[in-house]
Amino acid sequence: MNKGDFIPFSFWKRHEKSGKLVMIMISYIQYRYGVNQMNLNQEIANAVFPSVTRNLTDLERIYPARSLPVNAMVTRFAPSPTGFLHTGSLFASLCSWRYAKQSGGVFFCRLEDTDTKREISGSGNQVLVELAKYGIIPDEDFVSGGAYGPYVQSERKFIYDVVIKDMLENDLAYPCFCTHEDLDAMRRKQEILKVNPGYYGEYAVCRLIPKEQVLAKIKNGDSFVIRFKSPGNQAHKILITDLIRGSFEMTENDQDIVIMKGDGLPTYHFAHLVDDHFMRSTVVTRGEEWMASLPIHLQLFDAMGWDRPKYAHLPDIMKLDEGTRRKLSKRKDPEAAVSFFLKAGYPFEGFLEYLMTIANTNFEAWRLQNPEANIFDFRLSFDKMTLDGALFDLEKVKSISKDRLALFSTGTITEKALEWAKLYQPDFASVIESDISYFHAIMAIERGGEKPRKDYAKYSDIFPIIDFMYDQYYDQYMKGELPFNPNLAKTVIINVLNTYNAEPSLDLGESEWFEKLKSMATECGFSPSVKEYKKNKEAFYGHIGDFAEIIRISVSGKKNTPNFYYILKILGIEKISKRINKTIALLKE
RNA sequence: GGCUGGUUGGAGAAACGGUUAACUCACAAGCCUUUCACGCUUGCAUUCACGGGUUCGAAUCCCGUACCAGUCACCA
Repeated sequence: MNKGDFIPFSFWKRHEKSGKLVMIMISYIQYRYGVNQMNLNQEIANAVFPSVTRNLTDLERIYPARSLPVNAMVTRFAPSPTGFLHTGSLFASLCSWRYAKQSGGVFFCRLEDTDTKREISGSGNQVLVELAKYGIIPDEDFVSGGAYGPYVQSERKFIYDVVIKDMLENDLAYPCFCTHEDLDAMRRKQEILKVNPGYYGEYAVCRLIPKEQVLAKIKNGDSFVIRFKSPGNQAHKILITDLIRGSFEMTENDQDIVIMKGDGLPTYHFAHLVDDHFMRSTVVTRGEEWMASLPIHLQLFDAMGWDRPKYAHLPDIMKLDEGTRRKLSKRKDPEAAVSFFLKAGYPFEGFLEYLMTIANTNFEAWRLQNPEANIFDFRLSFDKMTLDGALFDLEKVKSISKDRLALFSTGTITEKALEWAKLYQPDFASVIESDISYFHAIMAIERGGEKPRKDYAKYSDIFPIIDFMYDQYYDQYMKGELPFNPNLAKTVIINVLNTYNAEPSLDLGESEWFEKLKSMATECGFSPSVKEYKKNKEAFYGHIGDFAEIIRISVSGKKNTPNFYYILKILGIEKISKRINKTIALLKE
């Protein structure tokens, strides 16, 4: 007999009915020898995790509940490092981030890198960089850290181990020694018998191995995984509540799912349980492909006696492919990668705006009412979210982007276009930087006011439209065939050019200038009015439009330009004259 | 195959049992216009996947069918 025999021994145990942790006080003797099975569970747990000393209570202390306002949501984005940011992931993180922020809560980002086979190194950071470009900056993440870290799953093993050890001790989990071959054989057998496939009930063979044998196998070094001992029954239905989809019934989970893989890392299901509990997520936003495993997740939370988080299963972004809809695929669809939009220069504001129209069906109506309001003044709601995956519509992205770009001030678009060009089109960037006020003047053309120009849907659209404003690019156009109307004699064209060159009249206001242009047209045998010309085509070489076209081609090398008057004003008389003379020389060759 | 979710025009969608099914994008025609872009006007679902039922009345409620999507791993 020793002293310890009489000292009360206390420990935490889950209450069988309520699932809550309760403190049990028993004598050491009782604890050590009284309950034989418990003793064996303890020994198995110790054999599996000989170096784990912390317990659940320690973890609860290390990761305490967050002190936040009552309705504040804690949401998260949990990408796997298997490539660059997916358009669907941007959508998901936009939603999660907004839900957290608009409720005064926390949005964090955790890297789910437990599948070491599929990992692409470096892609995790890339995701954060691209999110940041859209203004989505997590409060806590795997680069900046936070109080609930580590934010990389492979670094959280010490946490998972504590929980699994606890589960082994409490007979909530057990080691499974089945090999892949065993499992394949079992599946084939189940297929023949036409029963549900999987590891459950009578098929959960390792569940029935006597504990003494289990212990022996572990000590022997046999390889194993840890499975959750599901208390579920296929015959039971459970009620599921999803913030977006509402309530519906599902079959209770009866599968003894793997929670720890052979490599010692957790599976998704288990990592979700542990991470979202100890990181204190309140709302789990994730793709709808997870809906089917919800019974597993709820069961896991219940088994641990932990509060269930709320769930919001977001719709996927779809694509029409040969008549059927399917998820945007990174391999097949360039628009599935966010980098595609970055490279093409779609304004962030426009793209986010498009994503918002998918996120909440009433967003477009709100935008119509509040055309210039900040996009984040709009409050996202769960019940205005579409249930079916929306087909991705690039045309709509363009249209929305045009609207947003048209509303930018000249200073803003100048700055953003330069920022984009520096990254993706250095030639363009150096052109802008060669004379920033010149570029600024070009961007100012018909900007602001009631009906701003909508020439550009993306930054990459700008340069092809205005490149002729720069001599080196203008010269390129002059090397090719000029698109003059072939029905006009060269002498007529030269006459038009000489006439205008003699009197560019740019000191006049726009309408006076245009009147002047009309009188020059008349002088050269062109009708000043299109209607007039249509009545009597034989009397003229063409109309005022044809007249202006000749000068436009000469000065720009192309048939279309933004407002011609402003183009001419920005170019200046000297440059215009030079260009016209050059055209005449070319025509005379 | 089992289970779960979904189905309104080319796309996103509104509609909460009550006359001719909003709105945005796309498309088409016309107007405006020195070009382009913008803008304006008009057109674009005789019908809400299909079949049946309830009702004075159905896209809306009920039943059945079809189709689409997700899921059923030591992947997330």
